[in-house]
Amino acid sequence: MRWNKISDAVIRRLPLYLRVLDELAEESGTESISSQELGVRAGVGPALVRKDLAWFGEFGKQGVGYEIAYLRDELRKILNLDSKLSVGLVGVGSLGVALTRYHQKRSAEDASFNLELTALFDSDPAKIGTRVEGIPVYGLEDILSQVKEKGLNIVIITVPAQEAQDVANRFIQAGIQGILNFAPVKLKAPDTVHVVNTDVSLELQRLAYYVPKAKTN
Amino acid sequence: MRWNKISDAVIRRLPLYLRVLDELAEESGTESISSQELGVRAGVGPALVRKDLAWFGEFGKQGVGYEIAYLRDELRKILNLDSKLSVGLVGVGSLGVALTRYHQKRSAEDASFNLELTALFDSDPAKIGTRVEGIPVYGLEDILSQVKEKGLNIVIITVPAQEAQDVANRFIQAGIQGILNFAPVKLKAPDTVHVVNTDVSLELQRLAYYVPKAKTN
DNA sequence: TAGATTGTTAATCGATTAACAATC
DNA sequence: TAGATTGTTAATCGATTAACAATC
Repeated sequence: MRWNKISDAVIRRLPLYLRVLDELAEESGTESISSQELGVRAGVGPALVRKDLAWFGEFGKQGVGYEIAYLRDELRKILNLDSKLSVGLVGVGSLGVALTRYHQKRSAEDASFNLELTALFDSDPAKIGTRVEGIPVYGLEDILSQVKEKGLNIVIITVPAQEAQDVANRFIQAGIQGILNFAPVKLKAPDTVHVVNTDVSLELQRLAYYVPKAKTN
Repeated sequence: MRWNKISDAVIRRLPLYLRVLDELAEESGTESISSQELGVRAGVGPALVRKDLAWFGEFGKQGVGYEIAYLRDELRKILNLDSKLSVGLVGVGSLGVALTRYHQKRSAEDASFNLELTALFDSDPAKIGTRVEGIPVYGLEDILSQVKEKGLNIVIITVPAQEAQDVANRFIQAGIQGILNFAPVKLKAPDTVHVVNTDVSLELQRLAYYVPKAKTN
């Protein structure tokens, strides 16, 4: 599967469509869905739904819409979610543990989640060698060997800001392909490694703009 | 302060600029910074930096740049971060606790953080009445009274997906102005309430697109 | 067949970048 | 003054929406 350069704006809507289709598959009855209805559920215009999907092929039928089960499978393939991906996590603090739990719960509930958390990492000797939710915790010196051994594709970074670039570098050198970064820093990475940032402080500060306090005159 | 309709694309860069200025204020020496340098540090083009700031006033000096301390203060005012905002959190599970810890640590380290976590909420009777990181946990029936009493402006939602809309409705009815939603659902809210979504699953699935597994032929 | 809805092209809208006169 | 850099306008780029022929 090689589609040359599809905009990130398109890619970030695909998981949204996939979620809607998963929900629809649960609900009995309907076999197919129109771009109109899919758009409403995903919060996107119908024309945009059709255009987004059209980048990857012709999945619909005129006069009918998209077959739910079929489109869902196709979207899974497009997103590389049709077979297991191996995910690591570094920084077994409270956020790291919370994400680990969340992830394990999700995996248990949804057999086709296909993002498998296989290794945790931390620099704290007290944590190394223990398990969290059944997943072993390794030291940072094992990053290289574990990335190879577990075939890690993606790493979730939940270490403090000042350590984030350093651990990122180790994973990049070990050949990781994707980073989900929760540390409040702009990570430097080569173009071959895709970085997605999630920054709670930034989101809260943005929200603050829209929340003018009532002036107490 | 009333600026009619400034794009969200602009607003989401302001906290980024603010962070860079905070870092620069720590580093001794430099008093001012050019749009060029600020742009590099924030990962944004210099023209865009100038244009973003120009929406709110004239903060720079030709030939010199922007005075760091002054621009930082102005950005704080623009983002409503110049005085304390009261934040609540509902869903005291592992993610809720992790965010609470993170928040308290941030508040302790940075006196001008100004986003104060003042109330937690959960439906579990075993949790109600306890404290997490010093912050009291209330039942959902106390949402209305606590929003009033604590003057809550923003609520962070970390409850399971199927409960998210219900608790959101309660806070909306109580008069909350902003919601930071971690539940994997599209919340319905009136235009008067600003909703920001953070969805780890969605981010991971997006990342999966960019991480094609090596084909084992 | 008649009605509905796709895939796609053209039009619109919005956001970023380039350029430069003003000016510190 | 000469050099640097702002604030702002015009040009470009990219993303969304509207429209409609094709067709199920």
